[in-house]
Amino acid sequence: MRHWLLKTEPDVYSIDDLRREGRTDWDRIRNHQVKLFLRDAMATGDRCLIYHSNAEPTGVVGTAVVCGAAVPDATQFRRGDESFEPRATRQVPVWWARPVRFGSRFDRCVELAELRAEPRLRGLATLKRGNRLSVTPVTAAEFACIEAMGGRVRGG
DNA sequence: GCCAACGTTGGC
DNA sequence: GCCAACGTTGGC
Repeated sequence: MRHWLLKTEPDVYSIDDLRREGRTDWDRIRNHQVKLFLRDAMATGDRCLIYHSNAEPTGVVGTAVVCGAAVPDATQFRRGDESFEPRATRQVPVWWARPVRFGSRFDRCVELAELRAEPRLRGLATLKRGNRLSVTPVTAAEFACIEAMGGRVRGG
């Protein structure tokens, strides 16, 4: 099983939105490296940290679980939508999405400054200078560390 | 709102 | 294929 960190802007889609809806397609990804993570590298059952970016505060606020196979990102076919992709066809989609379900909401936000201050998270991809990927792999140890910092040793 | 970092676009 | 211009991300 792999582990991931998914960034989202809470003004657009928050951990509370995911908790309310139960599941969602993680879509509107318009970066090819992230597309490959979503489409090819993720597997059902993989656990994900949910990170709120462009927020107050920024940090990890909970978890989700990959709950199905990759699907064509439906937003690429919506003419007029900001995520519309004119190069895409139903036969040959350009962008892909992944269904995820709500996992847990942390008791508190594990803030960016805490992540940076934790020696065990020195290798965390999302902390590296210049990183802009909205989906990054994390190790099982990093996942467990952050989950414990959030006050949830186990999901749920 | 600022700006560093990086990806994408498009002229050549 | 190069690279300048432009757009986006995301912390601050």
